[in-house]
Amino acid sequence: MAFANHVPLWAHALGIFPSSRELFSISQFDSGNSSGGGGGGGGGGWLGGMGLGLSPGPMTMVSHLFPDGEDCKSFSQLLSGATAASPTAQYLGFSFPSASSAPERTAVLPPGELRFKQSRPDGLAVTQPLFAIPPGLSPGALLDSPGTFHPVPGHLGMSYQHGFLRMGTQGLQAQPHHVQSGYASASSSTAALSLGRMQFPPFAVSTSMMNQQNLSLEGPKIIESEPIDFSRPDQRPPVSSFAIDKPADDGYNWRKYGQKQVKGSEFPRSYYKCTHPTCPVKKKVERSLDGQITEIIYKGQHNHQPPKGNKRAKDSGAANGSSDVEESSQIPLGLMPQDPESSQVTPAQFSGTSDSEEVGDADTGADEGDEDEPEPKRRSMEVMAPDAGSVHRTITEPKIIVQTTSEVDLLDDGYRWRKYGQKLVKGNPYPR
DNA sequence: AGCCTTTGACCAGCG
DNA sequence: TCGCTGGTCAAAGGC
Repeated sequence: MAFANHVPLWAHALGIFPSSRELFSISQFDSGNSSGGGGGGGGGGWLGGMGLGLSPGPMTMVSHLFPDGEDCKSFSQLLSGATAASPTAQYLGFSFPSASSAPERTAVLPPGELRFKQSRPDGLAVTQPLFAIPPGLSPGALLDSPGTFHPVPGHLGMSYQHGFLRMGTQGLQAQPHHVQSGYASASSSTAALSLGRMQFPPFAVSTSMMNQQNLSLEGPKIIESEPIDFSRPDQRPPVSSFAIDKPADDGYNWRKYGQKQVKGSEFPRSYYKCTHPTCPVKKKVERSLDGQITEIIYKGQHNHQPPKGNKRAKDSGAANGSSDVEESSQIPLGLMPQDPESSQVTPAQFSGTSDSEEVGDADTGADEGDEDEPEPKRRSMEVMAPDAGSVHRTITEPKIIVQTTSEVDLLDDGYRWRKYGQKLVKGNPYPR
């Protein structure tokens, strides 16, 4: 794969928040202060993660991104050029709905967090994923296959790239060399390095640009709390983890199993589980009174692909109905980590990833594997909590957090899974 | 009929 | 040990 391919993809990412005219604008990007939620490394946001001292600075990363400097001249160029009108954007299928009539929302993010502003029509909840990154697809994979990546035109643009934000700050920064409970240690330590190698150029570019351009970026934040090891090709995270999703429709079916008013949050938090029998993925969604999503936290990784005939997807209104689901399905399976070895380290850390439906076997096995493991889940969540909590929510823009647990089990399918519940479902001979 | 949402209760981790 | 808090359970009702 050539970086040439990356460029369009990431450029498109940039294109998502090219200017105030577009849906997104970059309002704040504090890359210098990263303390709290994973700040550590010195760089805020995901860039901060790169700032562990192990990774190059934003610009460096950029240069890495576009070694040849051919496709990507400069941030400014990228920004200015990566617009909906740009060939790249067009190629990618991007379209930037007019936000002129939409109120602009601004969120206050904690230092180090990339904040996106998003303009959208009133009442329009960010439920429509701009695009979903299929499970098992790594950033690199994305880069390799730009053609499979089709943002949903006309939808609130949320870019999966946001997902790297927290990832950089927490998983990486906090513990570049930290060995987490049991496993994932390797991944965590390498994560920083990998990132430094710019597995996520888009962010690097976009964030730095944001600063430079003093743009205001609006949109959801995707936070990856889990250390990730991208250094290994076979361990590349399924990009799906970063899938941006609209709470209601991201191509997967969700069942709400709880709702609660969380302290520190102005809005009630809803808890959802993926309805797939063996899928461990959960997500927490906070909506403002007007129904707009203010925060989305994903946890876990889909062990299946989005249902194609997803009946619910329909409501997603995915104008392109296809968008998310298809997108994901389009991802070449070959991109998914299938190497057993890879499994040992990270795939699980990325949520939303997926793989083939055939993982079914693994599914059942999955349940068995993790039962005994203690559940640091809460703690892990708390890790992010500070960040999330720190966000003064004047927010209107959804914050999307992709959370993965490090304490996952190693299954036959090469992924690590954590069981968080079991239930006998009617019609299903096997406990879910 | 099956699945989902609602919602109060319960459980577990932490200070 | 107790209270707080977040997460999950599970009954009831709705679609």
